[in-house]
Amino acid sequence: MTSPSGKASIKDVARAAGVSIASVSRAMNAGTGGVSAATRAKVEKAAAELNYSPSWVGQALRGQTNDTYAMIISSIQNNFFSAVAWEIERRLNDQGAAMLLFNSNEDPALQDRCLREVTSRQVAGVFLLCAVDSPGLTVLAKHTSVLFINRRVDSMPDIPFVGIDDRSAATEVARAVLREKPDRIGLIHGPQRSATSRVRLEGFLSAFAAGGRPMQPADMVEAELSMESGYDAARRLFNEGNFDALVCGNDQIAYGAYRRCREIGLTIPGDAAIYGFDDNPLNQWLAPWLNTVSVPHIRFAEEAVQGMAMLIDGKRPQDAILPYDLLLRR
Amino acid sequence: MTSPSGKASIKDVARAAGVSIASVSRAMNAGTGGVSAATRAKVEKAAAELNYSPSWVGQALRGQTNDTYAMIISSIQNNFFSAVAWEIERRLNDQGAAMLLFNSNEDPALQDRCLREVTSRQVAGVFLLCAVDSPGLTVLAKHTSVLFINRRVDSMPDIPFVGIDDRSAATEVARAVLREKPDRIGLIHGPQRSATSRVRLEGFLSAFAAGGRPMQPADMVEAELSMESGYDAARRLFNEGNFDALVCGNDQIAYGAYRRCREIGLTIPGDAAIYGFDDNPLNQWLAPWLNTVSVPHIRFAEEAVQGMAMLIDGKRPQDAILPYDLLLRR
DNA sequence: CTGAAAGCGCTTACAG
DNA sequence: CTGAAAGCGCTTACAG
Repeated sequence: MTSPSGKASIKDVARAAGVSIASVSRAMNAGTGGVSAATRAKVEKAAAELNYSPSWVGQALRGQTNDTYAMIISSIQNNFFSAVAWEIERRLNDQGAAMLLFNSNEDPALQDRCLREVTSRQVAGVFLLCAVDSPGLTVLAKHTSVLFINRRVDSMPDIPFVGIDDRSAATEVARAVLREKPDRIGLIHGPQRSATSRVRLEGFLSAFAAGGRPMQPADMVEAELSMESGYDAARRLFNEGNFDALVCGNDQIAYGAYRRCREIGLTIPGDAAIYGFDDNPLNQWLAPWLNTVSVPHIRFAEEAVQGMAMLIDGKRPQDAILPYDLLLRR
Repeated sequence: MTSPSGKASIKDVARAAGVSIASVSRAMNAGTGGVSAATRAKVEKAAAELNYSPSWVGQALRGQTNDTYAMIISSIQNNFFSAVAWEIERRLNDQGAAMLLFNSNEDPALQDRCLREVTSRQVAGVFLLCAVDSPGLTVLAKHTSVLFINRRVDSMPDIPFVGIDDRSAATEVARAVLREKPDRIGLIHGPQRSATSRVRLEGFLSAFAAGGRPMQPADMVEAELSMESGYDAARRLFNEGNFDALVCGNDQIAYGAYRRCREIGLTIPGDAAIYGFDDNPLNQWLAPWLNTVSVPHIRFAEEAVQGMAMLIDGKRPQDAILPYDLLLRR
């Protein structure tokens, strides 16, 4: 009955059960040393009455707990990212661990703030879903298990990576575009600060060139990985003329471009074909017209959780370059 | 140069700077007692060299830190929910606080696990975006600041709430439907375990009855708040006949119904009008055909953060029932 | 201004 | 099996 308002501590339980705090700890944990049945019963009764659960903070300080991971995601608004995050969280939960989720918003300063938060919380490992290069990241990687998902930071080749071969996927997209023999191809690529966007762009450009249709600078424009930015980019592009094939750096950009197409009266996919990247889980519901690259987000989660376990064990997992599928809708 | 691999502690900094740990603490914190310029300089130099940042765990155990909040969200896959979560996180970040995000997946057992996680981490307060009723919730509310967003738990009327008047909004939706004089109206409502879904259903039913078109049981079906479930529900509904107006419990359900409509060859909004609820941020990009209730998610975030601040201060904020907008697309 | 010390909640060698 | 004690990283009265 002690401290009816505040949260009960191990001391309260010990007092109520008439045993030492050491016995309470032993009874609560499978760990070192057993306790007699009588002690266990007393402790369990007291714990139940006081609604006691051990303080994670106390445990963490003691240095034993290592069951918390952090996920830094560039944008929670992107359903592809949030699907990966959720699949990872589910798996961690299943093994009794917890995940803290932070948004970096593609901003190095904000990412560093997240990382500081993460560091001070002594997490066991950090998943970075679309990292940006930032000073704090280099420091973090020195004393924490870190894993890149979907995007790596070029200056940190030692950090394990889970993703696809974006260059080859982009090449395949470009070839599929060429097979349709469009009159004019527009390209809205992602920000070149992102290694993934950069590699995708290389794939697009080289395949178009190889197919005898090198991209014209006037037909290309850069966008952030958002619907808003894709919309703006499409607006600029269509000011230059008409396009019947629009190749986009990811699905979010494609959604934005789609809206602009509608506004200027184009029917999709009748008047123009739009190509994205990721296969956002929304597509099957809301964007059946979108051609895209199906990135295996469930396998991303599996590989990431597995790779992290290896890292925690002190081993360096292989980079996982997973298979993708080209999804052409017609 | 101590412990080059592990994270530097306050002791390492004190040793490197040649001062006591108390002085390090004072130099790092604005709090009690200043330090001389000389001491501060030494500490800052040492801290920078060792890349020291105070351990949140140590601070939390000491009982001072209270800058962490938790958000329990029912599904990260719903863009409306994730938009609210992100707006709240941004605001907390701006005031130097952090937010931990957990998924309950509408599962009481999983929600309780999240809550246990939350409790043991000594968070300052918990935002519940679409809570379910669970034993742990009642306990948590006794010693932690808790706030409901978008959905309340009926058995806990004392917990502050941020939301809209769902009954009245549903009534307006139903009236708008009737104005179009559809041949046959189908209704796919949300799960009745959710107070919000229940109240919306009441609004729909009473307005239809008042308008002289009481709903027939065969024209109604219940769904979970997901696209998958909305799709299934629509399939069942269309097995019963044809509908040219489909009223859905939320936008996710509406997306699922939309897919089913496409599959059976219906043009939206030509052959049938679909009505949702929430105005998911995606709509403007991907679902311009959807009629819906625009729920002010930014204001949800503002009110929630403000209300939480009051709770922390020991005051009980008023429930915030915010204005909504009917969005009719034609 | 500064340092030694207490104490937050825990776990685990160490004695008994 | 059990308890007293040390110590994880911090902050803050308490002396000086």
